[in-house]
Amino acid sequence: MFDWTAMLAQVDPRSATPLYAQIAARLRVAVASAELRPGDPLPSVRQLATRLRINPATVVQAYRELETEGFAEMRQGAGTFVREVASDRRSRERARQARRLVRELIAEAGKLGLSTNDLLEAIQDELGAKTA
Amino acid sequence: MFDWTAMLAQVDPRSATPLYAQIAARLRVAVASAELRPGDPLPSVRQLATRLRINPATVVQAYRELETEGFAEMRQGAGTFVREVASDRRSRERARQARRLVRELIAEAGKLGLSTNDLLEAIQDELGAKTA
DNA sequence: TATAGTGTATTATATCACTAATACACTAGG
DNA sequence: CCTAGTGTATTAGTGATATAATACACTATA
Repeated sequence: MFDWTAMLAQVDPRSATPLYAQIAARLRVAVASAELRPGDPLPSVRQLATRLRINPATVVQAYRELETEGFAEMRQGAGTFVREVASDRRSRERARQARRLVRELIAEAGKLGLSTNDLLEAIQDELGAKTA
Repeated sequence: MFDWTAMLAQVDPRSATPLYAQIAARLRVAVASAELRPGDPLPSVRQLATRLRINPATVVQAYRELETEGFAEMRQGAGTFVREVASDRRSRERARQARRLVRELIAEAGKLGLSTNDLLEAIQDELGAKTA
């Protein structure tokens, strides 16, 4: 199950991150962590929009992003549903994708002139990792 | 000293982050890491705009942001100069920027459905940090 | 003191992301 | 079949960003 009520408190219109991105991010994680299972219906575009007091089109944008990424499927006239994810292929690519992101992090830090140590300390703060 | 030539290659108009923000971020860290020292002149608004092939107003916006934050001082008729910044604040600024990058990393990882552990392993590979 | 080089200010235009509003098209269930 | 409830599509408003064109005010220095 998924606690839709809790989501209401989490989505913040004043945040710098777009509403649609906040919604998509939350649901993406919900799918990844099996809070939402394949075949589960997402709330209708209008339902969620009404609950969040935002525009339906914004919810559509969130759902469309999830569909593009393969997390959900929008069926006209029926609704939007959680999709079965090809977990085999995804898990095989995880390490590779993670390394790519970390390399980008290092590149960005380099552009800004941040030292490796600056990064490691930030990682420790944000990810709670003990670094040596 | 500061390698202004290298900065030309780093500022990217196609990036999602605004040009003025890219410029300000780079110079902010340059001050924070003492690449640029108090009293050092920044390039004139027109000079930097010409070199970066962008509009002078965009450079002004970057400089003004730096001035608001206390990293630089704009003197009409004279130029823009690096301001004296306390060392503890410089280190705090580096930490702040590093945390910002790490948060972006985490957000991107979330989009891809990567776990914290996936990230930590990649960090260990790429940065040689021992993670627990 | 001339003047070239600074920052300052204003107005206008264009583009893009985000959100909104409002019709339209389809599907499922009675 | 019908209709309430879906997603779809189009158009528009808003704000941030960037560019552009000018004019102005100040400073350093030859």
